[in-house]
Amino acid sequence: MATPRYLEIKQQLLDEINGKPVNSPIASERELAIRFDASRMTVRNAVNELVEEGVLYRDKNKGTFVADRKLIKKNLTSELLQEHDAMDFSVIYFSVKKAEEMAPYLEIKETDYMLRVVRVNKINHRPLSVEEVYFIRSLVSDDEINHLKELLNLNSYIEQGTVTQRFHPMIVPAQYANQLKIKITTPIIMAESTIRSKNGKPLVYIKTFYNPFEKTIEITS
Amino acid sequence: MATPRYLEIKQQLLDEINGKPVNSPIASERELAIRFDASRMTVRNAVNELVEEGVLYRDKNKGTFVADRKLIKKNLTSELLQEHDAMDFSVIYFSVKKAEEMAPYLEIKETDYMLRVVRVNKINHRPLSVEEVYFIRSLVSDDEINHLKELLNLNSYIEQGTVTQRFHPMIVPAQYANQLKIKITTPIIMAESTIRSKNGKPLVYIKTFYNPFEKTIEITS
DNA sequence: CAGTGGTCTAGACCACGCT
DNA sequence: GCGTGGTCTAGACCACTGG
Repeated sequence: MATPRYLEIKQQLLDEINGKPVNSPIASERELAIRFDASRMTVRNAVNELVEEGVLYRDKNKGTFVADRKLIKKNLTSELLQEHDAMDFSVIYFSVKKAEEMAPYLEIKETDYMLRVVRVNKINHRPLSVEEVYFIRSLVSDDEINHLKELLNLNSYIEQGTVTQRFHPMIVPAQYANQLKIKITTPIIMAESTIRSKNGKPLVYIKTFYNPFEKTIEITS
Repeated sequence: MATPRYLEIKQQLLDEINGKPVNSPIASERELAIRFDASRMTVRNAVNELVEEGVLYRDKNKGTFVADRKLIKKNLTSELLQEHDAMDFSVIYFSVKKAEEMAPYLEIKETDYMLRVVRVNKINHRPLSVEEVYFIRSLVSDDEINHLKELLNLNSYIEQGTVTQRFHPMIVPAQYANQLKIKITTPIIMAESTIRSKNGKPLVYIKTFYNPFEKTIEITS
């Protein structure tokens, strides 16, 4: 069982959906089961995931239909990821220091060490956001510190954890106005994000200062 | 089949989870199947929903565990709902008029009519937010207009639709600073929300101006 | 009436973790 | 080797829709 059958079916459906107009029906679960030579429950598992993701929707006693692209679910987690291939970042600051006032966010002692990285995220050389990323020093190997670029690709943390985000309005901090290339009186949104492992322990804490002219925060659920 | 078996099991599990410490294991799917005299797939369906909601998490080859309450998923949709029993609102403006500049948001013609309601949401008499709610006139019956309180409880729309929200930083509009009881220079977050039916048609469009001192926008996913 | 999704059963084999 | 969740089968009945 290299890749499960239902994931193959899901991918196949996804490919076919791309050529279909919005609100058009897909084949019934029984038909799909015959076509893919699988049991109905296996097909259903594939369809369930697509419904869950907002790619399809079901109408009871009627059928399953292609959803509008506008309705595909977006959780904000993706903001943290490099969703655009064109996105890039440069690290402008980096240090290992005692947690002190950040200790409560990482749920460690004030005297424990953390890794603090400040970066500017860019797309086509335009600044999207300034991000302060805080890691727990003891969870990061020396080797990882020497490969910051990969460490700051937070996917591995996000995939196996849960992300909580809080949004705060503010005037752009003076030291970041320049980085974001906006006026010092500009109102912005700052997002506080905590990535936690499944057992609830914080792994990473992030403050993101968004450039409102380059990035709109959007979620669909 | 009054209520499906798996929903009964889900509720029973939910009740039991309330008495359990975070990260403690629940019984295995096979044990639960015996206990509830149901097939494993039925039990699994119940557990799946709880995992999906973030109440439980699974560790492959190990078991299923009680998740941290912090990790229970929150989509922002709930901001629009009256999640707190103590929450209340007063309508401060209400009219039926041509859509004009709002037409694109509701995807109707500029000369079509809409229902515009402005309300202040409060909790313990403190102003949480000012909300402009726009309905498509032709989708609202005369009877519903006479029962604004119920119409503005948007649950029925949200349950059967999809919600997209965009967040914008700004200085509080002068006319709302007073309603929110904040200074006229305060940076706030304004959320634009569109509720769409499954076929993608807009049903309701909402602009929410949040009082940053009373309400923090938070999501967990 | 035929067809749909929603629910349910009673089995099965797999990969993997732990002891 | 045993127990776990992950996947899968080949059926079944239900409530509901639409022709």
